[in-house]
Amino acid sequence: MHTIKHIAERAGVSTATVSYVINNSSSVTPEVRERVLRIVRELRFHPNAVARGLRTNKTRTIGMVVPDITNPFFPGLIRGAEDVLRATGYTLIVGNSDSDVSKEEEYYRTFTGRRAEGLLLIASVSARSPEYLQHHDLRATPVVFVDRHYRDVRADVVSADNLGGSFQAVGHLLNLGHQRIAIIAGPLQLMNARLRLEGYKRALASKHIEIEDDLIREGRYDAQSGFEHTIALLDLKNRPTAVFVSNAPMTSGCLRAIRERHVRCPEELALVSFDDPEWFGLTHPSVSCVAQNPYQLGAAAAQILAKRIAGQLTAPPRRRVFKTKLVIRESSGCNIARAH
Amino acid sequence: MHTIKHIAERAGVSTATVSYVINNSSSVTPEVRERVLRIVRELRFHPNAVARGLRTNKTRTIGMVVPDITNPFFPGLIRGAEDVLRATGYTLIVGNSDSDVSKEEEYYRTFTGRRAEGLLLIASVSARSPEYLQHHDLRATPVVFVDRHYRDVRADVVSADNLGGSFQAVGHLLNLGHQRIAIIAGPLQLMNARLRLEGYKRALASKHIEIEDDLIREGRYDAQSGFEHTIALLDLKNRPTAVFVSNAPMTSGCLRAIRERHVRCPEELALVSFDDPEWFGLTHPSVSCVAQNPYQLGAAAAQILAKRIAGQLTAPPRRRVFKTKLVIRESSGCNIARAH
DNA sequence: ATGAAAGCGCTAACAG
DNA sequence: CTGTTAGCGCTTTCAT
Repeated sequence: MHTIKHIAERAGVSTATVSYVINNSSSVTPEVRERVLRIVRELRFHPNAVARGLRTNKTRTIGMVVPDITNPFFPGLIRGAEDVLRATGYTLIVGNSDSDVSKEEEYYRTFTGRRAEGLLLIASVSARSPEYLQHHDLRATPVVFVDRHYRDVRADVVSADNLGGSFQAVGHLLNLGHQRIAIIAGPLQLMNARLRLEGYKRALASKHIEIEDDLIREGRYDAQSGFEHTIALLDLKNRPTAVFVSNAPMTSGCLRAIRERHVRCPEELALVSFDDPEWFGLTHPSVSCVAQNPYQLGAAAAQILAKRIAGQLTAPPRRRVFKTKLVIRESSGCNIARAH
Repeated sequence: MHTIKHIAERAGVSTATVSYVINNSSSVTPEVRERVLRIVRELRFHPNAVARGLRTNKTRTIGMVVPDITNPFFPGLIRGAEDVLRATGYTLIVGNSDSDVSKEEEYYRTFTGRRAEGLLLIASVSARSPEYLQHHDLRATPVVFVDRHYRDVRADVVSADNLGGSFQAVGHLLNLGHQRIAIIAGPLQLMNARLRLEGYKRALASKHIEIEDDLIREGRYDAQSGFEHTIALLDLKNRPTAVFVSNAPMTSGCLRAIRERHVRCPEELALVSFDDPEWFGLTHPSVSCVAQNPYQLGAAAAQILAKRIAGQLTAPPRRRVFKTKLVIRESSGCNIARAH
């Protein structure tokens, strides 16, 4: 592997000059410049980013912690962030926390140890930020939370309108005449799960419908818990006529339960989900849902982070909330969808 | 941000001693050791991995280029690789190439510039390796190909049995009595797409069925091309009675076409797919397929790469092929599945 | 057992 | 316009 020194020797100039040329950081005579560049090409020289990072204290690296890349919501987020960061010259490093704070911290250490210039975080727990973050210097290394945040950290937040979205979803079921509507919520220590539950409650309250504890189930945002809670709901003496499921993996479990129990959907149990993976249009019945745009969220978060790092954004951190969209398909039993 | 120097001053020792302590690289008196560690904790010192990387020439970084993290096959691969690499102390950096060689090269440059110690590559084009790889020093920075490889690069390859898998899939359709079986293949410059096509051809040949060019369609591995080619097949005067679709996104497009055209599946058109995303069990009809285990592939590739880097594996590179599994559901129209 | 010092590859004053 | 030089934070010989 060649160094700037080899190039300098072959070109008969100093290492400084080579540096000037490859960085365009100082004017250099055209002839010298050409000579240097020729050698650079001949030797296929590519500057050592590690040395550069040490010297300039700019690693052009962003760290991102997501719960689990295997859940199709997150790749969209990552892609959005990656695409804007790449265009800005940054490299994105991603780690999976499995929503486990200790893994989250582990990746935090890895990223800060590598002197990432900024962090994109999807929080694991909501109650309060973990110890490690309380010692984090937000001005030295800006943080933008995506999708889920810690309320006590004064950092930018980008998310979909979780509360409004679930209000929309449950409102849709209410408009169709349902009175006994259940919710399979996410883990309630997660901010977005709480907000989705709150939207559910407010929608019911808006129609003066009493909240029944039996109809509120706390899942783990995975398929298995979606399956189990659906079974539990179907086993209730006084079954709900509709259910709002808080994310896509739980909906996959819910559909499996509906199949296994031979329950007719939407006739016996109507279903609306949060999130809109591609396959929601292909199931039987196809799944009505409230869609958020993960790519957009990731891109927006990256944009804000890049500006914070560049010092182009010095205003106090704020929350940016993106509208959700109600997508009506078959599972909610809406006439409009049936008409198709 | 503190440095080893700060720690040394406060502890009244030299920077060398601090280094010995945090690396356990030389014996240090217990008292001194404790004093240093106390300061390290008090100041929350975390060594600068960039400086360390420059000095030791070990960055503990692996670069991985995948086509598109948004295709659910790849997150599994990444997760498998990440989990084993993390356990080995490596950090994984991932980039999306969109199967575009120039983006692939861009990430290659980024990763080598950052002095990644090894590379996990999912090749974009098969015919011949791109220019940049031909100048790559495989001994300096080992490469393991996953899923798709370049035939002219002497590196390890980990993949599912693409040929055998599609032979299995098409064989299943043949056993069900189908004679006119179409294939929606992937881009034929990709190694795995070719192998899957080859498996199709051999399966037909094994039953002495003639290959019809009309029934071989080359898609782009995305939903849209799966949709278009299905429509084209349905528009044939002499329709196939079954189709083998080479990956999951194209199958999603295929199902959409089947719905829109109100074709009964499997009665009018039986379907078997390659890959097995979770939602294949939830569609109508549920999708029969040949499953590969992406997590396993990623983990195996990472294992091999780690050994190559550590110098524990010096045997000539070899191909490791993992068995696929036929998963019979409704779309193939098999009696066994119907019986459920 | 510990410290002095060199140096990884690069950038950035500063001088000329 | 170009070269000299210091030094980013760390590891690692080599002394002591």
